[in-house]
Amino acid sequence: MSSFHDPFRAAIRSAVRGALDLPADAEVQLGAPPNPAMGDVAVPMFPYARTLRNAPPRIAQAVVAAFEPGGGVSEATAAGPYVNFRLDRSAFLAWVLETIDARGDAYGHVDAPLLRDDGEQRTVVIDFSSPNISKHLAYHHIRSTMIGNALCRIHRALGWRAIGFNFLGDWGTTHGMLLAAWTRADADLDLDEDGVTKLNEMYVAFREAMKTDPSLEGEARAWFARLEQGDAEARALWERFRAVSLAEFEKVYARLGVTFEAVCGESFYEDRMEPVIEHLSAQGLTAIDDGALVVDLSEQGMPPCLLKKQDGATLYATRDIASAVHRHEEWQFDRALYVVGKGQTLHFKQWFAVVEKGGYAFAGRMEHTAFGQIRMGGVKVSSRDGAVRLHDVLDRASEEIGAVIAEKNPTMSAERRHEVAQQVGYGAIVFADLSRERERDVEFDWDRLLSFEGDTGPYCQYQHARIASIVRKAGRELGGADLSLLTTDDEWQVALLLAAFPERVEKAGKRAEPHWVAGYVLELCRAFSSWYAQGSQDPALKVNCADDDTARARLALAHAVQQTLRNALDLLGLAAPEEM
RNA sequence: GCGCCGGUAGCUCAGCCGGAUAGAGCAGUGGAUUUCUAAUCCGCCGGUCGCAGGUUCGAGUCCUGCCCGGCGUGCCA
Repeated sequence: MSSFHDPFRAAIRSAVRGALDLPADAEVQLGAPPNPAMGDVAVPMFPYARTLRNAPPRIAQAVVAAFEPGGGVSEATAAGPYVNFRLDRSAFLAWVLETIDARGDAYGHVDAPLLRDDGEQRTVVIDFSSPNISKHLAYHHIRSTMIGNALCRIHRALGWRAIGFNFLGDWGTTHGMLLAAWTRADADLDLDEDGVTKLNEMYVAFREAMKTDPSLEGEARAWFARLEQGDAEARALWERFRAVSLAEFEKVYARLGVTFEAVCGESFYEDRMEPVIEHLSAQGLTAIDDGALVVDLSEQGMPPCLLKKQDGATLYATRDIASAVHRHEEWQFDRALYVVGKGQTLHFKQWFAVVEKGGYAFAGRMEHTAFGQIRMGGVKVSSRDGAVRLHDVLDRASEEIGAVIAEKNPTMSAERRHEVAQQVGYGAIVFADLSRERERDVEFDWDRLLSFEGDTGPYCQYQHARIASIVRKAGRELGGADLSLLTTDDEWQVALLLAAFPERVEKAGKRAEPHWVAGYVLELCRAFSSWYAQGSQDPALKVNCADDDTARARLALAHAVQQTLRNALDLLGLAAPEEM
């Protein structure tokens, strides 16, 4: 069920069905002709050749012969096996611009919440970002963080209730190491200032020391055991580390406009795993193998899923299942996305399979929204070795863009410049990440991150600022324009693209691919920019041209582009500055 | 070994579950500006879509085999 009704495309579909005597629900493929001069919407006739026992070019002729203009469709021409339809431009323009104007910030969004059969709003729980405490958010965290953030926004636009879930790594022996390191070091470190850096340095030094002093490992394990047993000292320290880390994360999230509905650590599940194990064991799904508690998955062609180690300690699969149970109890999700690196694909397949075998109500609703890794010099980046801090990347991007603004727009106040530099600098970083297909690995490259020309976030934001400037300078009231004055092909291409937005959002949501929206933004910006540039050749082609009526019509179109651009950028988590 | 992901222009990538002549950006090159913000636009150059078969009216897209790269492959997450 499409969330967005396009009466023009509907008219084309019914024209084809009528001409060929097809059932009312017969599928009619719509596409774009290779060349805009051929028409606006193309329909291939191949699919009907078999049932109609006729050659596609002849079928095309038949459709054209039966076609009568109407419903906003003005013309049908046969081009070999295709029928190309042309739309009534002013009718279409009126419809697109009115729709965008009426929907405003909600253009591209569905107009009503998406409901389940029981009347409740459809809910998606999106697990993203999910860093480990006592370490900085590093550049590579941007992937999960911004893909997840965009998916939350896209789902909301599509009528879902979206729960952003930040699943913190706050448990396990590494945290025992930190406790041990802390108690060995001078314990008067001030964690209020750059505490995460200090914690991380302690951790790294401790690991280094462990190499020469094996007794330290036992010490760390002992500390973790104390933590597990609820020892007051261990607990208090751990909570302090956690709070310091969270405060630090929050600063980065605030810069990027990222929010969560739930922040929950692995520690939260300590007493929620045993019920899961009992549930699975009661159904005879578990077995002891080599001293470990496992669920056999040989039928699924996978290695067994480990629930408990030989020493009885639980594993992350156990935690993930317990957390899924919790998430379902809490929000009754219809879909659950896990925006986690593709290196964990097998892990997700395994515990999804266990959930299925265990007969949980939410089986089959989880998806591993996998993404490729960030590499430096061809090598995978991990937070253990000298990863680049996300803070630093954001700082550098906004500094560099600030210099560009100072150069290109010298009249902007320093204060305003600072603000815009943040928006555009972050835009560069985030867009560089979201414009790629999720599963691709990406090479960390300063030059590419800091380029502001071509297919970049700043390019898109610039187009938006440009339109804002045009609208400001026009000094005209919007509305009531005579849209039949929009006659150029450039204007028409822009209008066609504007109408395509809701469909792109829908696809991006379905496939959990934000880069579909990013690609759309680029397309729209290029189309607008081509149109706009005509004004450099001929003043009569400017938006704010001498003829008042034409200017009003163009202004209406430009304004619709601005609105659509802003909405699309918002879905990606990018700001749309009015000037830059 | 097995599994998953990737291989498209010199480089970085799109290609909307099989549709017409495979598209962008960067780099190179030639143009456009007393700017409705040139962070732009237009032209040119550049592709045996890893290789070989197969399915189909039609394959970058689906199937099989192979090659290259990455990741994963029971007690880390």
